[in-house]
Amino acid sequence: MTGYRQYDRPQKPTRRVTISDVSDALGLTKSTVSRALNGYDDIAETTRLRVARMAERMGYRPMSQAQTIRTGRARALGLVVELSPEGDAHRLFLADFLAGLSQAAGDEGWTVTIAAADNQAGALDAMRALVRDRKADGFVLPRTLWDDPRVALLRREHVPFVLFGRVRDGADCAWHDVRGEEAMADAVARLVALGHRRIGFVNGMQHLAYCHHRRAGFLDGMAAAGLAADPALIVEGMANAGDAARATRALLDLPEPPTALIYATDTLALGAYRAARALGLELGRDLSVIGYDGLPEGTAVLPALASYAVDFRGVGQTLARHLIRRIEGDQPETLRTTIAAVFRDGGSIGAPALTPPELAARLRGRAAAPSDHSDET
Amino acid sequence: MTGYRQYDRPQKPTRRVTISDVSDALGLTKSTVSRALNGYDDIAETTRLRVARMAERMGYRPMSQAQTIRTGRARALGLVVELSPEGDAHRLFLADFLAGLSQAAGDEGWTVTIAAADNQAGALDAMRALVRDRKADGFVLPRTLWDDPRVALLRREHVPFVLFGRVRDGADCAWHDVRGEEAMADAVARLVALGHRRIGFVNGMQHLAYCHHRRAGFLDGMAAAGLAADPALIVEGMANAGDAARATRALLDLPEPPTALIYATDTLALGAYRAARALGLELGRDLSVIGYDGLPEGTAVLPALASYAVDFRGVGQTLARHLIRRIEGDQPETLRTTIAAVFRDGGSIGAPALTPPELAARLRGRAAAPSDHSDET
DNA sequence: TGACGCTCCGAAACCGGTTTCGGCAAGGAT
DNA sequence: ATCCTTGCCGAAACCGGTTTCGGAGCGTCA
Repeated sequence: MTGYRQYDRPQKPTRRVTISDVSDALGLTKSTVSRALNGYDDIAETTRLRVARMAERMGYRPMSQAQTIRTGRARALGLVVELSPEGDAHRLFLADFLAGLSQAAGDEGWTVTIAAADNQAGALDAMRALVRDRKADGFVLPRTLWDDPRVALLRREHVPFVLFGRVRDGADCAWHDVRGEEAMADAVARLVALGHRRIGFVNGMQHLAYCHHRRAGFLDGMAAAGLAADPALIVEGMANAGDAARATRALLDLPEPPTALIYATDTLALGAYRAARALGLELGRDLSVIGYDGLPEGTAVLPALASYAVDFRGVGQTLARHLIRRIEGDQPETLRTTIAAVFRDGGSIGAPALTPPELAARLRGRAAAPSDHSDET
Repeated sequence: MTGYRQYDRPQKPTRRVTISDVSDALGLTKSTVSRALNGYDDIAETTRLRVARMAERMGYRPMSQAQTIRTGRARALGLVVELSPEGDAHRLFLADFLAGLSQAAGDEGWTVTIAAADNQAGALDAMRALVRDRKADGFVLPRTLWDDPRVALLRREHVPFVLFGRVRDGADCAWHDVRGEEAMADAVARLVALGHRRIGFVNGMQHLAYCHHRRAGFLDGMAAAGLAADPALIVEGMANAGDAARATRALLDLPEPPTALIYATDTLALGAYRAARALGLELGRDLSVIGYDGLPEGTAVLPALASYAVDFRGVGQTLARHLIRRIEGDQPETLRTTIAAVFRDGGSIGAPALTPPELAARLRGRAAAPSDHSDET
């Protein structure tokens, strides 16, 4: 008679208004009401209006779970966050991104269900489980890889998805992305306008999709400025601030060091602060540094990091709307948008105080950096 | 005949195994199978085993939405993130926290549904909407306030919830928390052991629950060390790193400045780095600083920030399990646990190189700090 | 006037579960 | 041998929706 678990039911008092309540109030059957609300074309326009008004008046809201068991649709967007042990992957933008997602989804009566995975395989399993259990009708894919196995999986299983980023093979893909290439090119232009000629670029890990666009933007910017991009000044594959700090140091150790450095992300750019401090360089004078993402961390340092701010919340909103359209059958080609990052000025860039040879001489003068916390090699 | 929206159904090929499939395979009715799986006591033990085995073998997984419409339970934990315009609220720990939540929930077949709100009223509305629409059976409340209106609401509506933190009136509340008071007391002890006597405390915004415990821990630690806590060295109500930087500077401007400062959070402690840099102080020598939370940001600065690391992922896991138990009827008194934060050493603390008077003299010597980026007042 | 087609709605099955109720069979007490 | 429990399971209603099917009512045209 009784289950093995005791549930108390607090929801009794607030009985929901069901579709039958609406149909009874109108003297119609619930099937008619259902079809009226769902836009079937065998319902008279006057009836549709009557139903809509009464439903509104009575505060009727269909119970999505009941719809799901018949339609197979859960009205839920899936998001699988992959937390690598290194962490720091989604950490800095997830909150805003998620807020945008769930807000835009909620506005259309959809929800966001999330799952966590420790690695790539786990993420794929999690997605499979979510569609199998009807917990998600499609997926938002953040941190897209240039060749993304999630895309391969979802494409094969015919599960709708939308990318935050642009991958190598974008066939059948819907996406929304920030034009990082544009920002990088603009960064070059700004630095050139300040008088810099020897400009380096510190990129992220190459399997990430954005690295390709940002590198391309940097190269375009250099070409547009009539400057030759020295391959020695382009560093690839940096995973975190520590990597970037070491790379920065190596770049400054070159015979002809750069006077300005562009970083693919703010996290990497913050590594430059460590390197500059260890070497006794003043950012914005001895070395100009510019980042990308517009993280709050960049405004808490001195001098403030010049960067390109990304509206992660807005990105989340757009992606949610795209995915809903995609799930409802819109073609992916119609769901491909990009947006610009907005430049945020900071003291980390300025006119070069030294020429590359002067800079090199000054750095040689210091020899081994006499910092007593010298773990930033 | 046809809806106004064209849905293609990719899920056709993978037909789920239903409860009827299981009952047919066993020659039982689905009602018997249902009761067997749900532990009703009018099912023979042998039958229960047969059913369990067959369900397992056939890979049967009940469709949660179908259960929901009859039971009223969604097997879903609610999380409403409140993103104040100042931002930075959940931002730095949400990813790990959420990963822990959804992982522990997923292990028991539950999901996490999240919603976003811009302010407190919006958060309350969001929670009401989630229970009304059966999208959540209960809530995890992060960033608890000392007097939390969410608690009042949920208590009144008899909706289960669990706190990350301990509030003033904990009646009917289940919680899991990190013993911040213990960490603060330990911080005092460590600093005293290093030779510090004049120790200050920079606290967060007083409406946050944790501020009360951490302040109490600081005071306990001072008392345990036999030191009188100078009220002039205790600062309350800091919202961010900028606030903390200003507060730090003000503390150092005192006639008898502290040689060590304890911050209620790492975010605040990082403000000390700005102040120290502007004043030309070397952390770990001229001024010792210790934080709390163990954020990765603290290891990226020089010297590394000594802190107390919180396992946010673990906290999320425990909270998820607590909330599930609570929803299933366990009494709140049985669901109250705490865990220790673990000390993470860093170069930001050390034996005091100067006495308070010496420190004051040195700071007076600098007069107005000759930093050319002097926006850190 | 009758056959036909179209518009619009009701009746009922259905989705995948849960829960109530009733009854059969075995066992014990009288 | 009868009655009364007790253990155990089937039948059917139910949850809140969606979808199929059929047919009533009406206008049109031969």
